[in-house]
Amino acid sequence: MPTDHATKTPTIEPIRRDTRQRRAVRDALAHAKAFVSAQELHAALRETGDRIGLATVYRALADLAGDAEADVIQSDDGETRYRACDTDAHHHHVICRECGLTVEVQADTVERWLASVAAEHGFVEAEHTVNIFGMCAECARAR
Amino acid sequence: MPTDHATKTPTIEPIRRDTRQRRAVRDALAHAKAFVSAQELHAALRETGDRIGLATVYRALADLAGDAEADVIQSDDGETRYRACDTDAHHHHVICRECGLTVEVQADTVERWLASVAAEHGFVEAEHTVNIFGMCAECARAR
DNA sequence: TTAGGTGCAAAACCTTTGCACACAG
DNA sequence: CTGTGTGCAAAGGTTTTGCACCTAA
Repeated sequence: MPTDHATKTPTIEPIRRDTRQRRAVRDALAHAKAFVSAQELHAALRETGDRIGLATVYRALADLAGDAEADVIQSDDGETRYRACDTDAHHHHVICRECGLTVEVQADTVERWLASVAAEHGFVEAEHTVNIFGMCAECARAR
Repeated sequence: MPTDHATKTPTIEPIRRDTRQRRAVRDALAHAKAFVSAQELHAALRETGDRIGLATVYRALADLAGDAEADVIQSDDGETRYRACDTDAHHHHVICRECGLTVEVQADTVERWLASVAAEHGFVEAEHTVNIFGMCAECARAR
C-alpha cells in the first residue's frame, strides 16, 4: 500500500465556473510541452489576442494546481511553473534545461526506496519530489 | 577557455576574503539543523547582536551555494533556503515538514536509476534533485 | 595599495489582494 | 438573482543592485 497522498477526496469539491478565461488558461497549458510560468502563459495568451488579466491567470493556475490538474515546480530563479499532467498517476519529470521539454516517468522501485528511506529515519506521512534535469536529444544535437 | 557549466572544476576558484560577516554566516549556517532562508539567518544573526546587512547575508549565502558549501532548496512559498552540507559527497534530503529537521541520505541504486531514466529518454548531462518531506519521529510523537 | 566586501536604500520581480463590475448557473 | 470570476491597480514579500565607504591581503 503506497503512501496515501490525498487518498480520501474531501468530497467537497469547489464549484468552478466555466469562463472564457478559465478555458483559455486550461487550453494554453494543455498545449505547452514545458513547465510555464503565470507570466509566460499570460504573455502567450495576450499575443494570440486573448484579453485576460494577469491576476486571472495566477488565480486560474492556482486552482488547476489545487485540483491536481496541473503539476507545479519552483524554478531556480524563484518562479512557480505549471504543467498539465499527462497522467493522473503519480509520476516524476525529466526536464530539458535548454528547451524545457518535459517527459513524465514512473518507477515503483524508486517509489519503494523513497518510502523506505523515510521510514528508516522515522519519518511518517512522507511525500517526495524527484526531478531530473538534462539536455534533450534534440538540443544536444543542435549544439 | 571552455565555457562548460560546472563539469570540470574550473580550477579558477574565486578569491573570497575572510571577513567577520562571512564567518558569521558560515557559522550560523553550520549550526542550523534545518534549511534556513536568508531573511531568517539575518534575523537570527541580528538577535545575537551581530551587526550585518541583509544584502550581505544574501551575497554570502549565494557564494556558499556557488562554492558547493551549501545546499539550496526552493520552498513552496517561493523562498530560497540554504543548508550547510554534512558531506561533500552527492546526497539527497529527508526533511521534516514540522520542524525542518533534515537528514542527508544516499543510495547508488537510485542514482543509477535516475541516470538510466535520463539516458533512456535521450537526455545527456543529467542532474537531479530528490527531496523527501515527512514528519520526523519527534514531531509525530508530539502530535 | 587595491580589489573584493559591506551597508543602505532604491529598484526589480513575482505574486497576492481589495474592490467594483461582469456574467455563469 | 447570486455569488464566483475578472480586471486593474495597489500592496506585499523576496532578492538584487547602485554606489560610496571599508578593509583584508
